[in-house]
Amino acid sequence: MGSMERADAARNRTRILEAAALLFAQRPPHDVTMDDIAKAAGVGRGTLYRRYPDRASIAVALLDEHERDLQERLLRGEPPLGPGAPPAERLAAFYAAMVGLLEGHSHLVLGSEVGRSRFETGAYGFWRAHVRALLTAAGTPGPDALVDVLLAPLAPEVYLYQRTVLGLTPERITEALTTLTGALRGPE
Amino acid sequence: MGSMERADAARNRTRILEAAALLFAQRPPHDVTMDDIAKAAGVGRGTLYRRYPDRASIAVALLDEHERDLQERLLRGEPPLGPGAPPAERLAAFYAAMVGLLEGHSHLVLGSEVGRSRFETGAYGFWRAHVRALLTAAGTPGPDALVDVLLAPLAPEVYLYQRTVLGLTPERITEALTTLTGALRGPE
DNA sequence: CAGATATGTGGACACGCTGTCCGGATAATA
DNA sequence: TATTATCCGGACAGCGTGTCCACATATCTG
Repeated sequence: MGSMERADAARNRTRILEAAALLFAQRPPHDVTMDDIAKAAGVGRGTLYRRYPDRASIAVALLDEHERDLQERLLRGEPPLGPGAPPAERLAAFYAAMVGLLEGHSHLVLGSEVGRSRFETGAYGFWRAHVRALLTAAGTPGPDALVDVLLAPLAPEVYLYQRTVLGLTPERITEALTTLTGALRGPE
Repeated sequence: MGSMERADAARNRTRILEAAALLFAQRPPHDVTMDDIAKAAGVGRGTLYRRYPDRASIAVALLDEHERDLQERLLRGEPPLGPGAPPAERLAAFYAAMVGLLEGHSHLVLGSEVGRSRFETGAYGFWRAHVRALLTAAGTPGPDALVDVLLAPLAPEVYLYQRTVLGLTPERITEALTTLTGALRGPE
């Protein structure tokens, strides 16, 4: 059984990931070509494509651990992020945590959406299920339409625009997002 | 002075616009190549590139009149869309109007963002200024961060996802957006 | 109504990126 | 050390983009 990874393959995988992380941090994802990553990692094109069929899968791999960490805290962590607090407070905590994640890795989130739609990623499904559960718990009417509305401001393009072009601080953005938790009460 | 457009040039321009409108309605914008448009319009590549340097500019040209119409109604139309109504009602009316525009032309809006960022388009600046003025009029604290948060759900990807994948009706989406107008009151 | 001129036209061209493929190299195993 | 399965990496073809220039044609002039 080939369940054991060969030593040189493992070495190359870490090289690829490190090189990609560096490149994604330097320029916008679309300007990073597969060739660039292969060159920077000191690896041939074929080797790169064997493991990662496109840029998005590399960004996803880089992003994976950070997202899993937050997902774990949402499911089983301390309140108000985890279970136990009122829905509105949990939503506010979720927003704050997502701002933290975007602050550190927005370029990766952006990179993970190259080519495919933001909504097709597994992570979006998780965030969606979480917020939808909060809406249901709060008794908000018509949660299905509201979920994506509440999630939309967390798109990496929006966050990067607010941070880079407008020069807003993460605190200000979190504050604005917190305003949305009022929507849990439903319209007047 | 050559301010007069030559007859054959005008004819070709309408041909290009008609062909492009048809193609954009049929398939996702990224799958429509400049070559496709040129072929469908019965025009050479050079002719196409002379007028429109990329797909986005064609979509913008197609979208222009619809956007101008809404912008005109926002500035000088009847309340609650135009001036005169309370900010929260004007925001709700704006949302409803944008849903109407997206319902008819979301593929064009999507096409107009190919390559460039959504925020770089002139239209976004207009929507942004309008909503910001409403927030200021309502005395909402920190309008600069909130504007883009309130505009984010109007991204064409979000709307198309809600309509196509989730199968939501325009009415349900408008309803969910209306919920956001509560944010004008600021956090509790 | 010709001739002159400016403008528009359309296809050929070079470039860059993508994704695949296969001969050679190398690690794992006996 | 010999064998074998796996991995590596560069070459290759296909596609889309954007540019360029010889030719065609509308518009202007005498």
